[in-house]
Amino acid sequence: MTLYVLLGPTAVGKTELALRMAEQMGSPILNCDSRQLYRDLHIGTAAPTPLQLQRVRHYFVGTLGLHDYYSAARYEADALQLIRQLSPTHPALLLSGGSMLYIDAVCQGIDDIPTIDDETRRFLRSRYEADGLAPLLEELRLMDPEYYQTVDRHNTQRVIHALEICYATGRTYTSFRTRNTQPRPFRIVKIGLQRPRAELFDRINRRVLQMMDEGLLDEVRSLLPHRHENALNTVGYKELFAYLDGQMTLEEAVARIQKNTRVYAKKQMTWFQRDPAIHWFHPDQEAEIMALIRQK
RNA sequence: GGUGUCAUAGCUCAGUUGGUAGAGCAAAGGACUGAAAAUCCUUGUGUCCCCGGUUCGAUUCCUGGUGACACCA
Repeated sequence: MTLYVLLGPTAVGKTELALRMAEQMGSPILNCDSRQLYRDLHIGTAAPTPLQLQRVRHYFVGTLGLHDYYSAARYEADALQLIRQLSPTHPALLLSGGSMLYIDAVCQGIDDIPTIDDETRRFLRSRYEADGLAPLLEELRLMDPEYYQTVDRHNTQRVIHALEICYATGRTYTSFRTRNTQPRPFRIVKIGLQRPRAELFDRINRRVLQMMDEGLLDEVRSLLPHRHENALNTVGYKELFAYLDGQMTLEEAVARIQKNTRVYAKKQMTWFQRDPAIHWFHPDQEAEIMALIRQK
């Protein structure tokens, strides 16, 4: 079995090409987009439309509620289980999406680090809110000096997470971080989509305007009661919450969504550039891509 | 046509009592292992509109020009 991974920055044109590849391969689409996983985020995540969902069977689209806990490690487990289940009847499967960490989790594996219980989580969260990061950093220095040396000490999320591990397990965070690549019982072929930056940014800017036309503001308004869920800490949603709070005009909010989407795309490209295994194509090179998946 | 104000980074502007300049936004580069569309780090030399003058030295002061805006005809 070969797992084809279609990846690339947001708005590059993955969704449409994935449909045609899947049809050609006789594969369902295993979505690999950390936000399209959520049932209630449609317009703002450019999730596949009902029509597109009819064309090809999709997995991992709209499977989560906004309150559900999820992570790259869970995605790895879910995706591997599904691949195991489908591979006897499918010589090729298609995974498509732009969530870098999720892709790597499936292709290379992610270290087996325990999930933190709510109590520990709340404990450290409240300490951070009360006293700031400095005392927590000092504790990390004592509890996991090795990680303390390498961690970005301005990055609150990382510092707190490492401490959570120390508290919850009585072991250092470092001891869980083997960073080994896991062997997979299938071949992996990564296909990256790329466009010249001006072209990509133009598509992003236009897609955001199109989302507004499609009713993104109403979608966001309907999600207001859940605004503090992590799932809604997402480009397209957080900016419109700020608008609804009166913190900026609608025009400013839209411009910010465009900008933050561009920044996100750049972040994705930076990440993907490091991976020498990716075969890069312009989305218009469909014939070449189809030839590649036929030949392998 | 006259008078006045303005002209500085891609944009909006600040500033230099004369010693060639800095904010916000935009933009660029990077990190990344259970929140990842998250979180975090780094990056500002530009004919200071143009020609002259004064001066050791002008983006800054002065004459003239050009352009924008406002008011008056």
